[in-house]
Amino acid sequence: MSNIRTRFAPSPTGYMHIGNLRTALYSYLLAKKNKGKFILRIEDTDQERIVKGAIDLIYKTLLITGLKYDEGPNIGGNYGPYIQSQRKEIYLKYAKKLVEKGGAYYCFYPQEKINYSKEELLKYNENCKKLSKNEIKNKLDKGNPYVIRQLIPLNKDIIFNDLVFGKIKANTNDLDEGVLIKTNGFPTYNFANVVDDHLMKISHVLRGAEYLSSTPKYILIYKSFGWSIPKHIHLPLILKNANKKFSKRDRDSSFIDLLKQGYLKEAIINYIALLGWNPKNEREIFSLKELKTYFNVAGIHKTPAVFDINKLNWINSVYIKNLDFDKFHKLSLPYYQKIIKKQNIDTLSLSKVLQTRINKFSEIPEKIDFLEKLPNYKSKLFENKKMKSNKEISLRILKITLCKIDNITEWTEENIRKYFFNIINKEKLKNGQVLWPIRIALSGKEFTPGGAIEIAKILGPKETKIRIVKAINKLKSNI
RNA sequence: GCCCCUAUGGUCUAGUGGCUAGGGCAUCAGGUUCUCAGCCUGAAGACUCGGGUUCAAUUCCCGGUAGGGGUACCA
Repeated sequence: MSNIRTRFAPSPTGYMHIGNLRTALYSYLLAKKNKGKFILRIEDTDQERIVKGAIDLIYKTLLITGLKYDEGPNIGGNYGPYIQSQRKEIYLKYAKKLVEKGGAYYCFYPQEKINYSKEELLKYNENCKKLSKNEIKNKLDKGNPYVIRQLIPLNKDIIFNDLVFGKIKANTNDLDEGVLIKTNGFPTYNFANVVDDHLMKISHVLRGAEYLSSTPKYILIYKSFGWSIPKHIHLPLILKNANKKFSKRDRDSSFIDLLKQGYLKEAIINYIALLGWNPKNEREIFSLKELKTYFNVAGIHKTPAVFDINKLNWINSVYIKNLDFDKFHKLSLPYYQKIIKKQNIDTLSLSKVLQTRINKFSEIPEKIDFLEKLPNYKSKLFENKKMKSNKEISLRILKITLCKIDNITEWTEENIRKYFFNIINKEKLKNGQVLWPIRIALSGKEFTPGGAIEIAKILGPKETKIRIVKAINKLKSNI
């Protein structure tokens, strides 16, 4: 297929949540897979709902994720996105054309908002339709406020084929004659999306399934204009809770927030790609580049998906493990700041220990808090049946360890290992009987990332000695 | 209320008119390791219900139920 053109058309009304992002991703992938064009269109026709900063969030998200749009109006030599509020006149022009073609009608209201009941409104609208051309012209000339409403024929079946949901049938009797142009001259989504998709030669419309039931109305508009109808691809919704009880709030996991929580953008993209699409094989890890070749519409399904943080964690951990060590270290560094201020630790060794142990970067501080400050642990921690460790052995081992620790001339992992294993061999003890008490002495915690050797290396000789001394005192006084 | 859509383990999903219904995450157990993580092995866990059609339905049809969406001068 050639000449594929897709668009991502968000409203700048708040956060860019993962449902939005996924629509952008799929639209991008479909275009790029076919060497087509991907377009960004900001749908800001409801000026009241615009949220400050929301547009920037959209740009930022697309920039970070690498979903680059291909064309748009010329802005100082560069192209920008299409922005509907800047195209206001275009929609009005086409709406008037639609009136001429019999697909819409003027309706004049005494004021902007009216409190009619639904029945009264319908009656009122029927009267609008009866207005003669002259009456309409007079009112328009007088500057009476008006809207343009869609004219919907009676009892006709509208059928279209959605590429995901299949054949969708609707009867026009169930369709409302919605407002196309508001009193303030702005179009509604219901009109602007049709005009723009046509003008921008969009071949495939990808959008959330919440538009499925209003699509027949759009089909009617295309037909009234005599325009060709793009292919429709409606995407299942993403829910965000386990027990399926759905609430609006559960829908807004924002991309930027996930980044802040320490998820990698590649992992987020990979995860949401899988949330509603599958490659028909058992592969789960895809880069954006790989998605471009493997993505296809046939793999999109229709059932809503629950956002599963566990799976994201897992995918993120896979990406973290696959990171070049240097990259991982660089990304981890900010999370060490608090500790670096108080302890002179070996951060490279720390990163080495952490890379296989975190799902996301924000887990780092709690995992390494013991480095900053030795917790106030109980000597009971030295007792461990499985390790065959008890307070007595621990005290003896720690004394021995402290005794000749200054013989380690160069504080390398290898030298520390040699030193500790020397003790193990000399004392004819199990590894754990020596290494367990040392690790406890150095960390004060039952579980730590890395073992005694790694932690000693990270802490450095001075702090290692201090902590062993503390442990010895603790054991002596049995607290 | 009316209209539309959907229904495979907790979750993401594959799949089929006849198979022990496959995989990932999560959970649990065992192994490895100085703890944890990792890695390896294993376990538990699903076709929404009722009626058809059929020799045979998780799969096809109808209905119920449940969930979701729409029903705005929001998108």
